[in-house]
Parts: sequence; C-alpha cells; structure tokens
Amino acid sequence: MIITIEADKANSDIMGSSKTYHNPTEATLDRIGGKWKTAILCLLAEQGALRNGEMMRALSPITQKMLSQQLKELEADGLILRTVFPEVPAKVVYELTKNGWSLRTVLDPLCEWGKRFVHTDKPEQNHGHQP
Amino acid sequence: MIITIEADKANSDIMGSSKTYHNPTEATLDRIGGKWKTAILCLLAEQGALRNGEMMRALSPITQKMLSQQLKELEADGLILRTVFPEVPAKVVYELTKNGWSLRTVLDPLCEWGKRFVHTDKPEQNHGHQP
DNA sequence: CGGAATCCTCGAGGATACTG
DNA sequence: CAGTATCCTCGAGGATTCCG
Repeated sequence: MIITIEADKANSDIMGSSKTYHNPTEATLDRIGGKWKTAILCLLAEQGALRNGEMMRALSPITQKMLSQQLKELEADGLILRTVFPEVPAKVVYELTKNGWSLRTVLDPLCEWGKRFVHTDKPEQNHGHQP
Repeated sequence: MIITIEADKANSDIMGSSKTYHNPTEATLDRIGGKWKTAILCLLAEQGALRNGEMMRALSPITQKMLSQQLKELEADGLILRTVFPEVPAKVVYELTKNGWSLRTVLDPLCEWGKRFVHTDKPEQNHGHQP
C-alpha cells in the first residue's frame, strides 16, 4: 500500500533519526540514493562477501574514494558489515547485514522496473542467492 | 531477481535514452529520484487527479518552481498526464499515466521499507485506490 | 592492499519576483 | 490560478595525491 502524509499534516514533518522527511520514501532514498549505493548493494546481494579490490573492478569506473565513502555510509546505516582480517597485507571483506538483505524487497522492483529502459541483448542471468 | 552487470562487462555501460547507467536501478532512480518525485507520485496514486494548488498544499513546503519543474520532468518521462481545461481562470489537472501506475511496484516497497524509520503514532490509514 | 586527505566543479534545489 | 524567469548556495561527486 502506498502511504502519503495527509495534506493537513504535511507541515508537521516526519522525523527519522535526526533528519526530516516529508514522506517515508525519502527515508529509504536517503539510505540507498547515493550514486553507487544500489549498485553496491545489488553486487553484494549477488556475490555475497567481497573485498575492496573486487568491488572496485566490478563497479568500474567507480573511484576508490567514492567506494570507500559509500561503503562507510552504508555501514553506518547498518546495511552492510565490514570485517577486517589482520593479515599482511590487510584484508577487508564487505557483506550485507540482515537489514541490508531486507532491502531486496526494494532493490528488486527498482531493478526490474529499470530494466525496461536498458536495451540489452544478453540473456538474463540467474546467480542464485538466498530466498 | 536482482540484476547487476557483470564485472567484465561493467565498462561497456548500459544505454538508456541518451543516458549512461551502470545498473538498471539507476535508470529507475533517474526517473523517480528527484527531491519531490516520489512524494508527487505517491500523492497522485492516492488521490487520483489533482490540481496545481491542491498539490502545493499537500506537498508543503514545496515551492511552485520545484513543483512545476518536477511535474514537467515526470510528464516528459511519461509518468504523469497533464490536462489543461481552457476555462477562466485556467484549470490544470495532473494524474498518473499507465506507466506512472506501473511504478507502484517500486513506490510501494520504497514506502514500506522507509516506514520503519518514521516514528509516527497515528494509526495507519487506508485510502483505497485501484488494485 | 585498502584506504584517508585535499581540492575543485557543477548542477540540483531553493528564494524571490514577474506574467497571462 | 498556474505558472516562468533569475539569481544564488551548497554539497554530492570526482581527480589527484599521500599513508600504514
């Protein structure tokens, strides 16, 4: 069901953790609306745990700064988990949290709807991941 | 299903009408990612056809400029229909197109997921609209 | 390897005033 | 009533360089 704040209550803005939204959808977009966030989330949903370098390659032409930044924000929002293995050289792995996985209900339609504008002739690919 | 472009094909970007996306979700966000677009779309989905003034009030504190601009873009993307009634004074009505309605599969989850961050104590409201 | 620190630009979004 | 037309700001996003 679609929820929109009633007209007469629209002025009393809705508060999310210290931010003001006029609509619940803004709360979601505030978390996944970054330039690379949906790409990152979809990638992790597909591939499971990934390292920095792997994501850099998969998300090319993303820059290291943007990847780090977006990952940090996603982590702060509790959507992904960052694990550091104290090896030499350092090894860092990122994966979705439970909350991150819950986003599939959003990412899925977002992806499906967008595919109609993507003229690709390559056959659809099904990398299985948790149902 | 979540679709992400494969790593080795990520460089050959996907083309939407004259724009470049790295992921199908970007195509969707490109159309609904404007500051007020989801609010506008949800509002029209709920209320049906609405006039400029009605939307101004419902979306307060939106400005006239932003409303016009976002509506124009949504119309250009074929998501809403603008109808002018040649009366005096002028009367303009906006409503969702078929394509706009198809966005409910996206807006719905977007809204549902976001509600968890919206601490509202008012009971959920069910304005019925087409199933 | 996996970052952090700087610097810069460019355009989305807002305030304000005018118009048919 | 339903818009344009201007002007301005401010921060997301990108390029580049350094670090443990």
